[in-house]
Amino acid sequence: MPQLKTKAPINTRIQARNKELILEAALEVFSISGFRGATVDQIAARADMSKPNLLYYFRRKEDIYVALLEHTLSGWLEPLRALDPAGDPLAELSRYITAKMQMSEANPMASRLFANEILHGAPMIEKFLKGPLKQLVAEKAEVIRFWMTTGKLAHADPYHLIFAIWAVTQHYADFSVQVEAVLGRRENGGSAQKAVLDILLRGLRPRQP
Amino acid sequence: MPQLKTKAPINTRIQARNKELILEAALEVFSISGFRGATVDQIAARADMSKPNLLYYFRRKEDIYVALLEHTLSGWLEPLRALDPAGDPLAELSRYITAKMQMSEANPMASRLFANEILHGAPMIEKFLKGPLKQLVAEKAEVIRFWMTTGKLAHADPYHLIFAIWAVTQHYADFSVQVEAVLGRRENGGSAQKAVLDILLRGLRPRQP
DNA sequence: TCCGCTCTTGACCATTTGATCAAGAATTAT
DNA sequence: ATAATTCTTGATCAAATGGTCAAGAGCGGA
Repeated sequence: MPQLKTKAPINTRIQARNKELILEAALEVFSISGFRGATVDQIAARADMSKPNLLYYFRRKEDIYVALLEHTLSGWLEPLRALDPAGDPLAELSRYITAKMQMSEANPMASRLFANEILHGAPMIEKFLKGPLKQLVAEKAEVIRFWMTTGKLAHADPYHLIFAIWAVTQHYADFSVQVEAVLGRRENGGSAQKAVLDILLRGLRPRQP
Repeated sequence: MPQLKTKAPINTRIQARNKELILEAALEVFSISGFRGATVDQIAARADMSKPNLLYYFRRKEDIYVALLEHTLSGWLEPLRALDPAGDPLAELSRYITAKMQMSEANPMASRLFANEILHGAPMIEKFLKGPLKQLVAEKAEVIRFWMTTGKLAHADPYHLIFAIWAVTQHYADFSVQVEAVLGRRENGGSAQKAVLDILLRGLRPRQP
């Protein structure tokens, strides 16, 4: 009688390493070409691996894509999650915006991956958008609204404020080609960060402090 | 001796009509699926036309895409072009932002088409970005800077202000799936417009009027 | 060491898809 | 009317691509 092993495959060292290599390669390829535009061969090539070998770890192209999204999603919301109701409102928002700008600069590929997914109707992360994301935003919008009603922040729609922060910060990653074309390829990163903080926050200082 | 006709094909009524039908169908398909994701068959089907017939008007898939981009690009910049140095700064910016918000709502497909193209490195419109777009933005940034130096507008980096306006307004078209998921599918359009105007412009009121 | 399990890959397959072609239908000009 | 031109499409092709398979190489525990 054959021994019954745990059928869920334990992650070998090799598995861990190769899955990581694949996800790394996949991020590069998917963020450049999108899901449809990317090919399994491209990802395999970037991961220094034969196509069948890659498909040994992820049986379908879609599996790589989904794993990659999940692998990246959690970290993406961390800055918003860190918004502290007990902190100073302007300082908290400033920290949030700065963190998002730094993420855009440090990891533009992840930003483009999400942008692509959402632009195409978010077929893979619909659940995430309508669940955890919606809930987190509701929670943080309430925090912002609280700051406003207690006079520590000027009034504005909290939801649309969050959208504006997302839009502006991610713009520098998602549309970097356009930004660089218009600016003429200069831009040290820091100046954008300063300008964005200024534009988004100046109007939020409370009237009678 | 065969008669030498003008080899450049004169646009027949049928040609004009069919090219228009194709571009209309192509906008729907490309804006949903991107260049790589879209198929000629899909476009042909939407245009009620056989694939070879479609390829009689545009010989390659890429030709449809480029024609569509050119067909849509010109109108896209009109609101920015209309920014009037002689007008009231806040009113002008308000009109610009409102116009962009309305374009996002009225024609989200065009917005997504561009977003996709730029996200993927803008291979087809690089020239446009580095030429006409860069020039127009430089011109209008100068107008905004003038308003600021003459005290009619608070100081901020004009380029990044324009980027912020683009980012926020187009966000509602490009990421509508996310916006709707987070808001829970309500949203009448007008409230977003008001909120965006408020968030972007409040900080720009001059200090000592 | 040896046996079983994991890992790797060249060859291959089926489908999708951009593009072509030849032949016929419709339209236009004379 | 009729000849020339434009328009339309079924059939077909070649390349790209997601995915499979069988067979062998490598590794780890007894």
